[in-house]
Amino acid sequence: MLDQKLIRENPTFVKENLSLRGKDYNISHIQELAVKKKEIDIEVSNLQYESKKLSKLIGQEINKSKNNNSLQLNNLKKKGNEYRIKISEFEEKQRIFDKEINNEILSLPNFPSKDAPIGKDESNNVQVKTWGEPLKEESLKSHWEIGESLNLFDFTKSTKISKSRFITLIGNGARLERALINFMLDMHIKNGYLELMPPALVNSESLTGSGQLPKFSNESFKCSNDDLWLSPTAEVPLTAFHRNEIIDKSQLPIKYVAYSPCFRREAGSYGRDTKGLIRLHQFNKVELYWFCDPRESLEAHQKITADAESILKKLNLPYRLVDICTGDLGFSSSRTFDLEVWLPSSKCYREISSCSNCLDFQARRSSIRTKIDKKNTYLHTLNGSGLAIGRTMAAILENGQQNDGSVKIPEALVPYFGSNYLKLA
RNA sequence: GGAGAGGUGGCUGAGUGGUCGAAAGCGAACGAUUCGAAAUCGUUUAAUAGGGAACUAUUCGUGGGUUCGAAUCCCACCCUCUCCGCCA
Repeated sequence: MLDQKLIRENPTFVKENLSLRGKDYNISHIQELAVKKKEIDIEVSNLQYESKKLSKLIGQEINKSKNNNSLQLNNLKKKGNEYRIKISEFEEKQRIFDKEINNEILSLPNFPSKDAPIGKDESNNVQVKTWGEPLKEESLKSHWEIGESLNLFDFTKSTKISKSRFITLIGNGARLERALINFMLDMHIKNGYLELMPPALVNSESLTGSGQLPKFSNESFKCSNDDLWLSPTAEVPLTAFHRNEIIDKSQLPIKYVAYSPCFRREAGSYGRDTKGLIRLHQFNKVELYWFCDPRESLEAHQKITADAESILKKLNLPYRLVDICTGDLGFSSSRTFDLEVWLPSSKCYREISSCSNCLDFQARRSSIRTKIDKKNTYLHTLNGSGLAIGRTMAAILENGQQNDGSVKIPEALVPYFGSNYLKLA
């Protein structure tokens, strides 16, 4: 959430910063509302002051005269009543304005960082570096072909259970998924992260706090009888874990790692990635999350990205690091580094982790602060996948495929998986 | 799901219509004392908005209502705890 005062007092600044995202944002409407609202606030405050003064006077008079029904008193009460009516009229207006302004401000995305490359869309993202040698042989099989031939998962049967874009992992497939989750968690814990296993269902307030609501209600599954949603990413419960808190500076940075299932409606992606493990309604993810001192979030962003990268390196998967351009940034993010893993069958890099610095955007929505020089200050939050499990599995299958149809398991994963090769059982 | 209890400041906890934003205690900060510390004494110590200060308003789970005046009364909702039932 952007600062309301900033919108009110410096709309040009806000508009310019937002327009870096390549879209026009209509700030003037919100700005007008905010200014009007402030006027109303002042008016209400003045009326309340008068009315409060009068009430006190009445109290004193009653104490003094012991007669609470004199003509003078009744006149005072009548005046008080007038105040009340007037105030309630203004308060009604206040409520309407508040609701509208809040809704609009909550729908504005974060400012892009000045360091982010300027651009309109994906095509303007900047490749920062690559790691490893991408396999470029022809006739390499896709992960879904490999997976089905090794009987690791079944898509058609899963359609029966739920619908398309759901998967059931079978035997070694399930085992590999588990191995990856444990491997990643252990790595990150060793790196100083505290593991959290949060609820998979989250309420509206939590989704608003991290930025999914009110604008993207379409992208999450909602439970019909409760104010609960299936969490689209552990980022949501992790942010909400500290909502409405003032965290002591000595505790920062707080670094969490959480495994969670993630649920996404993927509305509007019909026909895209219909095959394989790339785009599912439900997938597993190990998420990294930092709460940090606002003065340290730039470094933290480098670190969290490096922590996510370390997994890819350990698994020996070729990848590249991409600096996301202003037009392609997620709603809450000011700067994002994507890690993209090489998928030989499609001969391209695919996103496997997204590491974002949200600055105080989520902290303001969620009211998470720390004291700096005795002043309460919104802290900064960062998140990064470390990594998406399904996509990692896809990458392992494709990059580790052997001529005999088996798949070589990355060395670091062998203790977790229990075998060097993935073969037909 | 049934029955009951309860939600007050960083924490514990008092407060049932009038200087109550709220006693007391704990914790914390600062000062005195000390070579230093503990103990002791003193002072300070909620948040948000109004550009700092002064000052003002709001906030005692949330939203309404009654009243000149609500932490306190009324209504609705949410949450927590205990007991019973059911359940992995």
